[in-house]
Amino acid sequence: MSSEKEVTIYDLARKLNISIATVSRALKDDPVVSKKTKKRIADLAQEMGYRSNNFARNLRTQRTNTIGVIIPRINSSFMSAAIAGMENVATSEGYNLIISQSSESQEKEKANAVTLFNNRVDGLLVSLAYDTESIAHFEPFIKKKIPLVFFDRTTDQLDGICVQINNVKAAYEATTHLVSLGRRRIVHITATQKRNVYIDRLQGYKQALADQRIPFREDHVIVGNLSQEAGADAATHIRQMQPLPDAVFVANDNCAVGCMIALKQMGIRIPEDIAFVGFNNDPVSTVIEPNLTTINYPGYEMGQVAARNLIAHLSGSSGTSSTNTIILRSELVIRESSTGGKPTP
Amino acid sequence: MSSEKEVTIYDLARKLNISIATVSRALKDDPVVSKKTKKRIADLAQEMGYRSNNFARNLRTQRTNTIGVIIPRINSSFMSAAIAGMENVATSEGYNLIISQSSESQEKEKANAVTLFNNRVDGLLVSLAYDTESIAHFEPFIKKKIPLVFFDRTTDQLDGICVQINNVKAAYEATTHLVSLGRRRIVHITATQKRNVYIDRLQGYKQALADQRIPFREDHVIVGNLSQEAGADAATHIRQMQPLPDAVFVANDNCAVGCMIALKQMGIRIPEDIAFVGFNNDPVSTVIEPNLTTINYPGYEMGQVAARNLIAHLSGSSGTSSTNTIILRSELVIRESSTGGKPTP
DNA sequence: GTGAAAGCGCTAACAG
DNA sequence: CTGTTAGCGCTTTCAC
Repeated sequence: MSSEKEVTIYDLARKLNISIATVSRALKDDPVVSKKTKKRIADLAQEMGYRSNNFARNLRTQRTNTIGVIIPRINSSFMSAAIAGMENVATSEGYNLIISQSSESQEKEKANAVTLFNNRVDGLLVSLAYDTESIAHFEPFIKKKIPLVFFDRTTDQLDGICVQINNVKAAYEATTHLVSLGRRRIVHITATQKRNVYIDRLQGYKQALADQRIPFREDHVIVGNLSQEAGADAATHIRQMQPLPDAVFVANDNCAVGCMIALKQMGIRIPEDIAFVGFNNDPVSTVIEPNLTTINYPGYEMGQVAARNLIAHLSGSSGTSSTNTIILRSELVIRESSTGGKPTP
Repeated sequence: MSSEKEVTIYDLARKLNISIATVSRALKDDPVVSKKTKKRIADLAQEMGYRSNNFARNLRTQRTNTIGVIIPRINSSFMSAAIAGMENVATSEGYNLIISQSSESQEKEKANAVTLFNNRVDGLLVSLAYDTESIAHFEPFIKKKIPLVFFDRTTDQLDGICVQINNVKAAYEATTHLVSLGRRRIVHITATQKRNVYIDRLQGYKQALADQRIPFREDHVIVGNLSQEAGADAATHIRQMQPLPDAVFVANDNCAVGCMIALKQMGIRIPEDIAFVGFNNDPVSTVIEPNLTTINYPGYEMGQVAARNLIAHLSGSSGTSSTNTIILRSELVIRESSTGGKPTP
């Protein structure tokens, strides 16, 4: 069995009676090596099953060709798409991805950051956890000039690229849509105001109300963790409001679904009594009845853009350093949860 | 800014006037080094911001402390849970995970295998793609004695550990459940018979029918890719069957949901006209109306078990080499899609 | 065009 | 308990 020992450039060099330097150069397609020699080396490498040793190379070059990814959870269709997008560009550029989940916890996010730092990733792609407040755990990367790209759940507390949508505008459209259907008592369910996305969505909601001359009411904002259970809890809360709200704008689809299910069980009709708009265009939005009106935005593309920008910084000559933000488009997808019926006065 | 140069064990040794060997040992908590020296070294390392260089270590030890993961898709709650389980044990054992998606394609799976092989992962955790037939792309790992653990979608064509549930039994229970409710014309929707899980589920279905003296009908088996769309297609197919089937057992929840939605649109009542049982206990099963009866099995635990076994092989003294299979329990979760009404004769 | 040689930072004999 | 030393496989000057 010849497959026991790894073959190295020394083996190739010996067999061909040339120096390892030439082999090394040939393998990197260095133009200084003659075409003929290159061919001979490539052929032999192929034949002997040579594979380059990344550690040795990394040790020399001080780079890993690895990109770290920290995301809250992997089991959303949005994140899955985003990761597929990252993988797509990373692979084609010769980078590997190390993916880790923060499970929406700042502590886990911190631990992941340390691990990735120690693994010397060349760059980092991050979508922040719900409860992350301090972003001090990213300081070491900044100090070492390891580029950081935030996507979706971003921050402006740090020097780094951000890839996101215009959440203010999206929320503004969602809310305006509800108003245009005659709704006036619109509840907003969101998460704690630590993440840009929730801050912005609330702002868009407020602004839409203001523009429609509907007074903003603090008690129409319900804050939770946006889980399906949180949606159910919110339903109980909504049920007790006097008068009953006639619409709900939720900052994510899952929570919207939890809330809709609970309300339906209480005998409240959707959208006749209460219209719904969610956020994310998760597949579940077309399973719930009535189908959920929501905001769609491109996960795959966001992943691609984030990765592409990171890699550009990696290979690029230092490049643009100051914070710049890339905005992708989003759109309102109208379904029956908002338009399926006329409101009861 | 002192953060430019990496500090190495040489720096520590020099400052402390001891040898690098001692530093190296102390850093690994080798019992042979005195407590006092260890403390001094640890303190200085901390102070100087020392971090170990994995490449150098890997280059020496020929190990990466990295485990490769190849899965069909990351965006199912089952996979997300499984990965969380793997991360849990991997992290606590000092291993990193490199996760890659095959997107249910053999080609992508192959490419991923090559990449991970070249990255010299210490071991591999795999759940096979739908259409993978040849598993030749795992040969290099076998040859190099890199341990392989298959989970959920496993294979017996290769020497490796398998972690899975008893799919025959689970399908048997699902089918028997439908029969016990008075159903006789039970359709089974599944994927191509390349993966153990689908082969086994079909077998369990057949066996249950046989035990209940219900003749098996080839035309009651619908093969597709188990996507939501495939479910909708199957619905059209089912609609045309004479007489109309009175139950459907689907090999996954997503497809079941697609089928249910389509049938409902055709005016078929669930479960009165057709009862449904799915597989996986995906969150969507409690969103669809009526809620879907399904098979639940522990993703998180499966991930843990798979990772734990892989790591045992890694650290263990060669260990058990022959194929062994670990079976986790699963259970039928009964909901309204099967029991919600009496069948119309 | 090609070769010689010096490390990259760490581990693991082996020798005290 | 601690130190010396020889590499792990590769890249990269600097020569020729």
